[in-house]
Amino acid sequence: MRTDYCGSLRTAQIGQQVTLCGWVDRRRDHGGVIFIDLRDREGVVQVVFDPDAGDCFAIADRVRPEYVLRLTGKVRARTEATRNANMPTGDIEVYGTALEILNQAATPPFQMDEHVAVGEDVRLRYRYLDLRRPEMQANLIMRSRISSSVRASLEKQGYLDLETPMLTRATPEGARDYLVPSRTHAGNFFALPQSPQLFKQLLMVAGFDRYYQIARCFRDEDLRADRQPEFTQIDIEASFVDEEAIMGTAERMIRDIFQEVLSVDLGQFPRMTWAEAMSRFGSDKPDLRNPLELVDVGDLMAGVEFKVFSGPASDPKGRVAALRVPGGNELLSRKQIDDYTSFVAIYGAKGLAYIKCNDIADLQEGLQSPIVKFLPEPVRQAIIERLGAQNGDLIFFGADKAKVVNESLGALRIKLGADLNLYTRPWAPLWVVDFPMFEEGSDGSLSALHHPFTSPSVDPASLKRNPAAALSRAYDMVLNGTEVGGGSIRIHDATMQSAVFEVLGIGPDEAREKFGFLLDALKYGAPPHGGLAFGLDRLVMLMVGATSIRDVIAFPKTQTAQCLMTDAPGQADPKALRELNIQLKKLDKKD
RNA sequence: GGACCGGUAGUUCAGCUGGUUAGAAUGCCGCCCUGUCACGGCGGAGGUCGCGGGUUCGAGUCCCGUCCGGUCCGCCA
Repeated sequence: MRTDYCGSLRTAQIGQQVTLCGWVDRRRDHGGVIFIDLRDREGVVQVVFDPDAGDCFAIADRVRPEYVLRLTGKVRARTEATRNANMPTGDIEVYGTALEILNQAATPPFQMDEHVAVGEDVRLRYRYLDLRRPEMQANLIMRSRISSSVRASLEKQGYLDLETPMLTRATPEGARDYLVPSRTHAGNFFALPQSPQLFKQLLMVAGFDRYYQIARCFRDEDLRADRQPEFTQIDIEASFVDEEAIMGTAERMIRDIFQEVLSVDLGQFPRMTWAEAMSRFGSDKPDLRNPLELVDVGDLMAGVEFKVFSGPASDPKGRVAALRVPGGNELLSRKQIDDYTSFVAIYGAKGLAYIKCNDIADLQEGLQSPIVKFLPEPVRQAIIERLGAQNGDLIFFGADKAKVVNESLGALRIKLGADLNLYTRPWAPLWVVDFPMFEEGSDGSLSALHHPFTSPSVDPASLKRNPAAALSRAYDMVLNGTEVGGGSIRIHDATMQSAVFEVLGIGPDEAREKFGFLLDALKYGAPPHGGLAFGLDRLVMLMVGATSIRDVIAFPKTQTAQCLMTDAPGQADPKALRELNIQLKKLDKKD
């Protein structure tokens, strides 16, 4: 006996005998006939039982929503008499000849059809029911196809799937670790991996020159729509390669996946330096679907009386930039501009200056703005020319520390793109390259922008001489404004590694304590190597058009990192705690 | 750690400046119709208005606290 999927009936032959298993989507009675809509992961099919069907008609009469059934029947076409002319759906139906109730079901806590939106907390509490919905089925089926496509693409290129430990050592760098107490070593803890980074480098030393893994990673940081405490990385590393090789492999893989899964040709990915991305888009992960760009006007503002502009314009760490919204005069009301002003305040902007270009030929009266009176006419003219402003355009300005201007105008650009639906194309991939090696903290200290094993693109001596100017051999893949992947060529040389640690203020003792095993391994003939990692969840999210990675993860956590279904995390058994040599003590906030 | 939005039948929501018995849709139960397909008709059951405190003659509504869900900032090498 063969069992078909509902969806496969789209290509079924009329008269074919089929056996189907699934859930009851809906049951109706009419004209002495019982209709059962049976649902499985492939779709829904309507099965008809009439009294001539004998015993199974009596069984069908007991069928209720969400019962689990196995039924056998014959595929038949619908005729004029058996279909409602107003209902275009369903060219075929199955005439049921046998029916078995495999299990009964309680009334579900929410409706699983597509007509009623259900709150996410209810969905998460009954996730196993939520996942039965066609949309969630489609998302997870897509996820599986993407994983499969990843494996096929990488294995075709000679990559080996190797596993790395989940119970490993805490690395004090980076995100907060999830810790696991050790029973056999009282007071000591394993950490769950934040990524297989160090292990994959060790695999390179070990001679597995092409490695990949679809690896679960853990970071105990606050959640977002695109951040879960456990997430999945497509982790890749290779030896004897340079940036071009790794980026080529990764780009080929992503293009393969899009072609196979979505039949989309992404084309060759453009490249942009980090400096250009920050300058034009205020972001190291620009969404190139959005045509708006930031334009520097600091040189024009340096001499003006308006201190809000002239201050940052003459500050080496400041920036004055403009964002032109074509047709913005009509598109944006005064209230919306006020809303955008509070929006940029989230990112630390103290205000949001703007100019409405009513008549650009009239520099006296044609520019409507609270700030234009502070700007001499030649400056007004220069702004209009540099931005290419037309009548009807609206120009926003940001002036502050470069970091604040980039973050606030960058975020405003994204918001305007979404609010005004400015997107010019469905997919916009790119590589961002030439990242700075270090970033400066508020206290002036340097930290690694990527991680301390990333290779700088200068020699150790020049690195130490001017670390702030050094670029790294890192690269990020950005898709529609989301960083989907990132990586670098690593340091394989002990001198360079010491130089980087020195710049970071990590002394030899501290380095040994934290990464001794890696430093040891690098001594024993580490090949030049590099790689990258993709966020699988984010990639799937983009490909299915979801707005949260929770919609592409079967059993995700809530924003407080809880599981509403299992009620995890829960209390530990006192006996288990004793075996772990752990005693709980409630701490005051001041402790 | 912080800002904002939300929490009212099983579910999705309405409930105005505080006022008498908290509504609708859907789901559920019963009866009817009987080739339906978001079927239709009639009837019924279903509520600690998240929780605690306060103001008031009176609180779903106002105030304070707290918990939960979400979006974001910080955080996420």
